[in-house]
Amino acid sequence: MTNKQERLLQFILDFHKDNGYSPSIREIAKGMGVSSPSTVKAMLDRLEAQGVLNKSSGVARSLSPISQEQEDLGIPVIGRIVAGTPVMAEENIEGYIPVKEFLKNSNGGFFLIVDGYSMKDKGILPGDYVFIQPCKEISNGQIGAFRLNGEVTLKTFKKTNEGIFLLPANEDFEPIPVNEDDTFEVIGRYVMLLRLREQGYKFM
Amino acid sequence: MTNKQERLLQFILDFHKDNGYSPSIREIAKGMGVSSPSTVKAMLDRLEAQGVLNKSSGVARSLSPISQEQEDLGIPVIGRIVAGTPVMAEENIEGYIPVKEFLKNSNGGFFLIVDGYSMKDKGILPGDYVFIQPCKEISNGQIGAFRLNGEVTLKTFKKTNEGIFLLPANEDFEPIPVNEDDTFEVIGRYVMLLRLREQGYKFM
DNA sequence: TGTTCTATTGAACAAATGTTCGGGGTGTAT
DNA sequence: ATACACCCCGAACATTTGTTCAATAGAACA
Repeated sequence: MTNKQERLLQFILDFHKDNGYSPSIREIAKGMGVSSPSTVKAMLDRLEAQGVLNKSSGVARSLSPISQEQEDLGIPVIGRIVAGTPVMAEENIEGYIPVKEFLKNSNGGFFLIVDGYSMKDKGILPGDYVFIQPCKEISNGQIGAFRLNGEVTLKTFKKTNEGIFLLPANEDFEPIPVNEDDTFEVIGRYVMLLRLREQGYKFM
Repeated sequence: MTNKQERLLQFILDFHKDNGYSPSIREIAKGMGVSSPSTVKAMLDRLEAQGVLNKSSGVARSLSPISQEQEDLGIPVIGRIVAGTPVMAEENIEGYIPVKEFLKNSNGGFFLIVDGYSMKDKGILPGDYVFIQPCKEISNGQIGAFRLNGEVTLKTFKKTNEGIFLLPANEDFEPIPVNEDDTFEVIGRYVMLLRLREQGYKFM
C-alpha cells in the first residue's frame, strides 16, 4: 500500500469516526486536496482491488474499510507452555476468550458479590463477583442465586422426593430445606466467576 | 417511543450491521413496507427530535442511531438486595464492571489455565482462567506466574534474607526455593480470575 | 527522443437521495 | 367537538453523488 493510499484510508476512518458515516467521493477530494472526483474514484477502486476496502457500487457513502484490528479475538489463553519458548508464542496459545462477545450476549445478566464462606469448597470466596444469568428454573445440581424468604443466597440446587434443598459447599454449613410456606424464587444461574486482586485493576 | 419507532430504529441498526452503512430513506420504506419516502422522513424527523437518532440534513445515508445500550457501563454489580425488590432495581445496583474498558487496557495480558491444586487455599482451582499481566518484577507477597527451570507455575512471590521462595497456598505443598543456579523468570502478575461453569457459556 | 504506464483533471451524465407540498387517515387527550 | 400527535400516500423538485470519458501531466524506461 502506497503512502497516499494509507492517507486515504486514514481519512475515511477519521471521517467516519467524526461523523458516524462515510464521506462522499467529493468530500474525500476536498479533504485530500484533490480537485476531481474521478481521481478519488480511481483511488478507491484500487483500494477495493487490494481488499482493504468494501464499497457498494452506485451506493452513496457506502465505504467500509476492512478493519485490520483483530481485537474481536479476545484475550489469548495459554494452556501448556513449551519449555524455552516465549510465553506468547503462537504454539502456546490454546484459544481466545471472546470477552466482548460474552458481553454482547450478557443480556440481563449481572454480577453478584459473594458474601460469606458457604460456597468455599467450590472455590467461591467472599468478595468474588459471580455472574448470574437470570432464569426461572434451574436444574438439579446446578449452582444458582435464590431468594428465600427475602434473603438472597448462592447455593447448589437440589430437588429430591423430600423437597427442595439449597446446598452449601462447606462442612460448617447445613443444607437449607425449602418448606411449603417459604417464599422461594430462582433468581438465576451461576455462569461465571470473576475475582479481582490487584490494585491497578480495582474497578470500583 | 411507539412500537413503530422501535421497529424503525431496529431496522436501521440491522441494516447497518449487515451492510456497514445506513439505509437510504427509500430503502427504509421498502424494508418497512411503506410506499412513500416522505412517510419515512417524517418518522426519522420524529426520532431525531426525540434525540435517539442523529442525522445530517441533505446528506445521504447519514443516519446514526444513538446507541441506548449502556454496554460501555459494563455489567451491573448487585451488592445487597433489598428484600422484596426485583433484583435489577436501581437501588440494588452498586456499580458496573467495565469489562470492555478492562479489555482495552489488557494490552499484552493473557489467560493462563490453572493446572494443579497448589493454590487451592486462595480459591484458585484447576481449570480456572488466570489473567496474567506481563511484568519483569513483582513485589513481595503478590501472586504471579513464574518460569522456574522451564516449568511455568503460579505462586506467591516471597523474597527474604535467605533468598527467593515461591509459596503455594496448600498445606500439602512445600515452598519452592529459587537457587542461584536456577533459571528463573517472572512472567507476570496475577490480576484476575475467571471461572466458567455453565455449558451455555463455554467459550472454547 | 519517444514510448508506455499510471495518476490526475475537468466536464458531462445518470442515478440515487433528501426534501417539500398537499392530501388523507387514526387514535387519544382536552 | 377540537386539537394534537402519529401514520400514510403520491408526486414533483433540487441536490448530492457515483460514474464515465476524453484529455493532460508526470514518471520510468529503452
